[in-house]
Amino acid sequence: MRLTTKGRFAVTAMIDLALRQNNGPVTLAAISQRQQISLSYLEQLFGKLRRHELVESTRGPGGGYTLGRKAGDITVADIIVSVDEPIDATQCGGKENCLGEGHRCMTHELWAALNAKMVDFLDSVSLQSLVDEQLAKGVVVENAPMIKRAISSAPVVKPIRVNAPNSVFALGGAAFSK
Amino acid sequence: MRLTTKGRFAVTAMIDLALRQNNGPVTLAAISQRQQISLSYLEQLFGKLRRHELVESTRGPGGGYTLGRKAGDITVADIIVSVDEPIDATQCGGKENCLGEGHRCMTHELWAALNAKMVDFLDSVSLQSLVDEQLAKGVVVENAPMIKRAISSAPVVKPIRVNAPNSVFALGGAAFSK
DNA sequence: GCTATACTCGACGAAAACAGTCGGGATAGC
DNA sequence: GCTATCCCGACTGTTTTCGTCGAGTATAGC
Repeated sequence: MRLTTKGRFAVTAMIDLALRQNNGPVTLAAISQRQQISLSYLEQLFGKLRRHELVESTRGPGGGYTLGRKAGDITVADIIVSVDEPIDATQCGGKENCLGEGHRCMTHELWAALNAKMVDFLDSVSLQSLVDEQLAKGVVVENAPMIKRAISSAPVVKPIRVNAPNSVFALGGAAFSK
Repeated sequence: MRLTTKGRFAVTAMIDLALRQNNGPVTLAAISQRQQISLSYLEQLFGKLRRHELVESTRGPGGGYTLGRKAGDITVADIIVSVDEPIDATQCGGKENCLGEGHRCMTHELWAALNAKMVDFLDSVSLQSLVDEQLAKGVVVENAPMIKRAISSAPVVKPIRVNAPNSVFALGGAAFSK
C-alpha cells in the first residue's frame, strides 16, 4: 500500500465523478477543468479504474464516465490499489523465511502490522462517505436538471487538452517543447 | 501526507531501535544488518529524524542512537512526516481562494477531508503500540543483559557499508560502477 | 453516410523522488 | 593516537510522476 499524489488525483476525480454522475455520464474534460488535472493524465488513471471496474465508460457525444457500482460499495483502498498497481508490500515478497534464521526477516514482520492497519483503515472509508461530507460542507453541484444531452446550448470554452499554466505550485514546467 | 517505502524504512528502523535501546545506544550498523537497509541510507533518514528530535545521537565508540522521547509519545505520523518533509498536501498550498470563485478550488476541499482522516489515523498509532505488538508476537530481542559496552567480545563480521546483494526483490541494480 | 464528440491506446519525454554510494570530517572512549 | 561512531554534502542510476502527442474507435445526431 503506497500513497502518493497519483492516488490523490484518482480519489479526487472519483469524488468529483460521484458528485455529478446523476446528470448522466461525466466527461473527463469537465473533471479536468474542475480539478485542474491534465486531461491526458486523467485518461491514464481512468483507464486503470475502468479495468478494475470501478467506473464504466460511454462513448460518443453525451458520453463519459459513470461509477461502476454504488458509491457506498467503493472504498478508498479500491481506488488507490487500482491506480498504484505494483503492490510489492514487503520487499521479501511475502516469503516466510527471508533470512532462514527461524524468525523471518524483521523487515517483513515489523512493517506488516502497520501496513495491515493502513489497508483496513482505507478500506473502511467509502466513496459515499466522502461525498456526503462534501455535500454537508455545502459544496454546490451545478444541477443542470436531468437534461440528457443539451450540450449545444452554450458556447462553452473548449477545454481540449487544457493544461493549467496558472497553477500556484507550478514546478517550473517544460518551457520549450521542440 | 505521502506514504512510500522511504517512510516504511524509517518506521521499521524506529521499531528496531525502540526494541533494543534499553541496552544503551543502538548503532546504525546494527540496524542496517538486521533490517537489510543500506547504512548510508539509514544515515540520511536518521539525520532527518534527529533534526525532528525523534532520536538522539551519541558519538564515539559505544555510541549510537536512542529515542528522543518515550515510545508512547512518538506516533507513526511523526516519523513519516519527518522523513518525507515536503508535505505539499494540497497543490494550492492551503490557500483558500485558489480559483477566486467563492468556493475555493475543489481539489483542495475534496482531498483535505481524506487527508485529515489519514493523518488522524497515523497519529493515533504510537511507536509503543507497534513495539508491544512485536513483543506479543514473540519477537526475540537478544538481551545482552545490560552490558554497557562489551563490544570486543565476539569477532563480529564487520558490517561496514554493507549492501544486500541477495535481496529477493532486487531491481537489477547498478551493475558496474566506474 | 458525415461529422463532432468522447473514450482508447501507445509511445515519448522532462522532472522529481527514491535508494544508494562515496569520501571526508567531527567526536568521544580507550 | 587510534578507532568507533555519528555527521554531512556531493554524486549516481533507476523508477515514478506528470504530462504531451498522435492516431484510432465507437456512437449520437443530422
